[in-house]
Amino acid sequence: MNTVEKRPVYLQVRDQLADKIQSGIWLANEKLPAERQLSEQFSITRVTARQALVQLEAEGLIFRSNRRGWFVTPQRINYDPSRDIGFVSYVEEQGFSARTETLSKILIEVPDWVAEQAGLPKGTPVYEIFRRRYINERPCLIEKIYLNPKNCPGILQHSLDRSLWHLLRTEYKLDPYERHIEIYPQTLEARVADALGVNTGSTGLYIRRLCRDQNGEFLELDEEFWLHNAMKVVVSVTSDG
Amino acid sequence: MNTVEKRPVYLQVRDQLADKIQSGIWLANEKLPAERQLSEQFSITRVTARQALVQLEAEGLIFRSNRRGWFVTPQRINYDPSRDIGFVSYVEEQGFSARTETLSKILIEVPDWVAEQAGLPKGTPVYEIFRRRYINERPCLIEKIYLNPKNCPGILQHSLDRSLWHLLRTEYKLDPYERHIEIYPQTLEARVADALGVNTGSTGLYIRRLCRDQNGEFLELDEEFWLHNAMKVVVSVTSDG
DNA sequence: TTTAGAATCTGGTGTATACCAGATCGAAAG
DNA sequence: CTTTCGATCTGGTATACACCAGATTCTAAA
Repeated sequence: MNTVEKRPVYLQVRDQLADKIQSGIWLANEKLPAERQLSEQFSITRVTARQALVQLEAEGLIFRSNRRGWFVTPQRINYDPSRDIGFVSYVEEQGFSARTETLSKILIEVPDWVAEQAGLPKGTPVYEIFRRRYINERPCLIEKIYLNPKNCPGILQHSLDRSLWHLLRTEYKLDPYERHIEIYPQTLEARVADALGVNTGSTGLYIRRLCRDQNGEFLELDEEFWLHNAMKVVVSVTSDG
Repeated sequence: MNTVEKRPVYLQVRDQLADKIQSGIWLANEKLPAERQLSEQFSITRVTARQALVQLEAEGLIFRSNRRGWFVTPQRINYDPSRDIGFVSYVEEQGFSARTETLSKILIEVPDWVAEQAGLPKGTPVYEIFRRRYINERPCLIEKIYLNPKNCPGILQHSLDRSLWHLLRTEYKLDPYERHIEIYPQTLEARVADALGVNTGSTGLYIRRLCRDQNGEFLELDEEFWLHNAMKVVVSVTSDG
């Protein structure tokens, strides 16, 4: 590589790779050349090539699939956590395909931290649901859902691979009134990372949503662990006095 | 280091360092031992020590200050982008000190992408304001603000080191009705990273807020570039029909 | 006492090399 | 045609070393 430039070599490599992506020479989901090939092409070490790749990963331009290689990240989808109507249709409106897979659904005693958030007595039974959601067949988020059985008894009997809130509205006449949302970047813990097929410790976006009805009663607590490059949070807030 | 464990060495080191932080042995803003010291203590290479440090950085537990060392990240503050009343007082309520610094304020022709977002004709004049905000004297975010001069003529004459919206409300009788908010993780570009004293390409959280009045007229467009570990977005949304 | 400059400490970048383990793919066996 | 298993490709982890440049600190000169 050119060593006359002051810009570090790994960033020069980054630039050239980024260019191939942004100019459309490499398309979404396309596989990049192997690290060893890149290091040869650019006359650098594999270590340096990796530095460039990790940089591009942090920027969200590429992602890795465990020991399979590096791939071009597809476009971010928009996501509005304040709306709970049809994730699938919402995504499809944006020209992508979407799919939900239920990983587990059980009745448990409420975890302490959930009890505290929801204002439930310790040890209350709650439904716990794990789901994985795909966009264009790429697993993009893991969802943990806690529901108050008092409001939706027997909901675990239903298929939960479709819109949960559609079910809650039509079958149980539930309607969220207030939503408390928290969002922050955080690395993905081992189990979540595994379930998404990425490396433990890779960065993600954490979203928590707490829904209550008009009486302030707890309806749902939802935790989402997103790939950091898969989406963009979009919220509209009107007035508020 | 122990090589009997299957867990990679750099993660074992990570665990031990994380433990010192979480158990409170190392306090917020405290400096960690130098990389060369750590590598000696743990009998590993400096490269491996760095792997552990970078991991902890990604998790938000530590941060680096350019060539000065690694430090323990202080607690995240809560931040509600849907409210525009007193960032400083909002932060102080949480027990931290806060400060705003105006980096520049000028009148320019509206950038094309801003015009598109705001629904302004190309070439319209707008105010552009750059600010840097500190929490406990640590620079945590850079803010770019675009204002419609039609609504707040001469605002650049005022000091902008205090609440902008307090000024807009009291002096110009402006009141935001609708806010369109976008949030996503992204690496910090060079200028922003420099202004925050971190490395170019380190991860950040991007927040864009577009405010309109009741007539749907453009009031303000605000872009914020946050350190990814400095805060937690907290929004409450009530009803929405 | 103050200040300019050198020595030193710290992270930033880069080379060269090695071995491991999961993923993949093709060839041989059923 | 399907299955099995080994060869091979790919990234993951780790060592050892070297030099650079900004930040800090110490020292000696003004």
